[in-house]
Parts: sequence; structure tokens; C-alpha cells
Amino acid sequence: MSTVRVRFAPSPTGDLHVGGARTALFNWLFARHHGGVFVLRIEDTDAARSTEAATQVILDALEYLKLEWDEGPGKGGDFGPYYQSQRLDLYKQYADRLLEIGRAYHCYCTPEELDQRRQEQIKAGQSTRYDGRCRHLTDEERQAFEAEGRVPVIRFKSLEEGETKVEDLVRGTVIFDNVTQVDDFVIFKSDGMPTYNFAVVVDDALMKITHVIRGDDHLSNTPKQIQIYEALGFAVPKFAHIPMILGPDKSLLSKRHGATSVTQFYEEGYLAEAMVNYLALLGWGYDDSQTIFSIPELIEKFSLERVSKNPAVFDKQKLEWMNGVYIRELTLEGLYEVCLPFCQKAGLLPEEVSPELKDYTLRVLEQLQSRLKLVADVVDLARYFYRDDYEYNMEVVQKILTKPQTEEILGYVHAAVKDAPKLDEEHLKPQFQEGLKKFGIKMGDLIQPVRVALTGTNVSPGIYDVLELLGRERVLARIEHTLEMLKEKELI
RNA sequence: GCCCCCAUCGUCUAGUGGCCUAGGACAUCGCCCUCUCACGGCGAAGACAGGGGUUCAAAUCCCCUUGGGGGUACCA
Repeated sequence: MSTVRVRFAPSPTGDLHVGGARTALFNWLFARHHGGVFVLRIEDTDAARSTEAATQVILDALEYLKLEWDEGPGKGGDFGPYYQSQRLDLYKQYADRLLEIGRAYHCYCTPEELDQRRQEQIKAGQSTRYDGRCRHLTDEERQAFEAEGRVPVIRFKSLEEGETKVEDLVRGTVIFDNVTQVDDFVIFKSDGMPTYNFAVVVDDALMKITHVIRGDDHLSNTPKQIQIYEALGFAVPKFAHIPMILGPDKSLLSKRHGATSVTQFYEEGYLAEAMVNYLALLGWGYDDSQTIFSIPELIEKFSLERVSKNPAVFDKQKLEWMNGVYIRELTLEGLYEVCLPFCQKAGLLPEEVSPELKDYTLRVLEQLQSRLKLVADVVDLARYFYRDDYEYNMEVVQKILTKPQTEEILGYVHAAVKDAPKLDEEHLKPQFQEGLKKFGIKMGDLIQPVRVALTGTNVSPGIYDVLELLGRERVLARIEHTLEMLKEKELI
């Protein structure tokens, strides 16, 4: 059997959408599973909407997800160029061939005329299709149109009878009636650019693509493409149409559902492994017990047979949970690496981190690891470990630090910390327990005020860890500062 | 309008005629752990869209209805 060759062919009209990313992933997994080739092709024939910047964004997004391509931009390959905008002569060549063999013709109908006829067809309850009136134009008629200044398009002469079967690896055989479902569609626009349904065939055929794995939304166009393959004598590839990704309201996932671009997820602090794992589960499943898959496992286990047919709702909560799982699996060093840019950007860490500061950060991260869902969360959770100007959550202050004895309790802890030989649980807990008896309170009544005083919030790692990390000097200063603040605001 | 696809807990799914009083995961709720929040552990609630067939037997096969999605462009 020949080498598997698949491709991902995004059009650079914006960010890489999660749907596109999932398509890229399935192609990539399929290629890697079969030891095949993953081709990246940029479909930039829509000059009005395509930009170079968008191309770069897509390339960056794929790199972030670690879906490396074997052929394509920056990689080269024997079947280039990999930008459609650089392949115009090829499309022209094959369109000419269709013209020569009588499987294509020039059409002079204007968009207005076409639209009007379409409306009439809808009104008559028929399926909308080009009526073929330019199929057999005489030279005189043609010249008359040219004289009018009409610029022709090229239409494909589709089959006039029978049916076109799409053998789909996910959906099985899907049959389309040639007469009503495949009309003489445009393959070359009047502006000299090929249309998608034509260019995609020429490209996939010339690039020797063996399996076309793409979104469900392309299924209806497939019979048109198959007819082009056949008219041109190309081998028809295998198709696999994967289900769409929907928003919570079951409509197609789009920007209005919130973050949908891979770039956004990257910026919010999602790990590539978590994104990939989650995306893989959108429309694919392995068995009844596993949800966490490493990349090698995904490659080993992925198959089109197990791709589901129904659309999947994108569940951000599950993605978040999964990201947390991957964060917890990281080594401390690995966690440090992913957190570093976020901390630097937020001003928690300098550009150059000294060995001592890194060591301290590693200890902080050890405490925060189980508390992170997104890498970006580290900024808020770690702030008070780095800055003395952390903010007090006044609602919490009101609730916790206005109780009777607050001043005495904080004063007691202040003294205990001052005298302790070492700020750890072993040395402090006995002292705190003494305090409990003295004030007639429970551990929580002592620890919570301390926590709020030191962090400004009622949420933090275990108090002894916080005390140890902060160190005597900062702890004493923060307790003093908190007491001053309370008095200033006349809360105690 | 016409055509195509799809249909199991709120969500992602397992299930390919008997193993299903339908399994797992996220989310939800309760309990445990506990100095808070996480993590972790235990448990609860929660689905075969509806109707007809086929069969000894149907979540699984067929048909219809309903619902959702997509296509129908000189967008990709």
C-alpha cells in the first residue's frame, strides 16, 4: 500500500479556530499513526480576505499545538508550491484541459440573472442549480456577450444522469443524485481566480493526497469534487468527514461563544498537551474508561473508524479540568517554564531570574500546582509571594478581621513568629495550639486572620507553607501593616 | 424551497441484537480529608427524542415523525 498523505488546508482569513485545529489534529494523528505525510497548504485564493499576518498566526498556532507538518510553508516538499496563490498557472492549466475535452465551458450569465433564476427555482419548489444555458453558445452569441463587455466564468460540465457516490470512511456511502444535486458549477471566476471546489481537487490530486479528512460541512460539496477528479482522470482519494464543533447553544461554534481561537487559548494559559487531548475527544473516543491520552497514545490509538458521526458541543469546563490534570502532571521545572512568561509579563519576576529567586519560585509553584487550572492563574495566586503591595479583599477583611480578639490573636502570632527558631509547622503549631487555649478558639479562628493578614485573601496554600515561604521578616511586617490598616479604617 | 448528515445522562462519550435493572469522564449535589481554597477519596442524582415495524430478543436493524446541523455562491 502506498504512503498515506493527508493535508490540512486552512484559509488565512483570521485566527485558527478550534474546529480547524481539531481537523488539523485528526489529519496529523492519522498521518503519524500510519507513518504517512502531513501536508500543510495555505488556501489563500481569496485575496480580499487572506492576509500574510493571518497565515503566520495559523502557523504559530500549529506550532504551539506541536502539530508539525512534513511539507508546506517553511518546510518545502516535492509537491509545492504550498500556497494556492502561487499555483494559479496549475489551475489554469487544468481548467484549459477541461475546456479542451469539452467538460467545461464559458458562461456569460451575470450574477443578477443567476440570482433571479435561482429565486424562481425556489419558488417552484425545485432544487437550485445552473440551467446550463451557456453550454452550447454559438460563436455569434459569444461575441455578442463579449461586445456587451461581459466577462465570462468557466463552468464545469457536470454529469447529466446517474448518481455520484461518496465513499466516506466515517459515514459510509452517501449517494447524490447528479441531476438535481450536481450542477454546472463555476470553476474559474471572472476575476481569473479558481473557485474552492476546483482548486482543492487540483491541489489534492497533484499533491497525491490519499485521504481527505475535513469538516462535515464539506460533505455536500464532495460529489462536485469527485466529478472533477474523474473528468481529469485523477485518482479519487478516500474521504472522511468529521463532525462539526458546536457552541453550548448547539449552533456552530463561533466567536460569539467566547474564546474559540487557538491563539486565545494559548494566551489564557492552556497547555498544548491538554488542548490536543481535549480536541481529540471531540468527535473521537477510544473505550469506556479512558479520557486522558498522551500524544504517543493518541497516535497509537487513533483511527477514523472510531470517529463519531454526531456534532460535539465544545465544553470549556472540561477543557479547564483537563488542563489542570496536565498542570499537575508537570515536573516543577516544567511548571516553572510555562509559568515564567506569565509571571514576567505581570511583573512578578524579572527578565533575568537569579538562581535564588528561581529556587524560591519553585517552592511557590510546588504549593500552587494543584490549585492551577490555567497557567495564567499563577499570576493572581502567586502575587502576594512576590509583592508586598498585594491588595486586601475588603469583603474578606470585613468578615474575618473584624471579629473580637483579632488584634490580640494577630499580636500573639506576631510574637510567636518572632520567637520561633524556624518558621515551619513543627515549631509553630505547638505555639498556635497554646494560643487556642488562651483565646478559647479553634485553629481556624487563629489561622484565617493570619491568612488574610498575610495574603489579603482567605484562600491560600496551607498556612505553615505560606509562613515558611514568606519568611519571618515579611510575616512580621505584614501583620504589623495589617494591624495599622485595620486601625486606620477603624475596623478594630 | 431542494439536497445531505446526525440523534444515549446538562456536556463529551462507551455500547455494532441477548453480557444493559445502559458503563466512564466533565459539570452538579452530598460526605470524608482539613487552617481556607485546591488536590485526593467515597457516594448520589442524571440519558437510549417520539411512533410504528422486524426478531424468541432492540439503545443496537428498517420506516415515519420530530429536533439539530450542514450544503445549496463568480467564500473557503
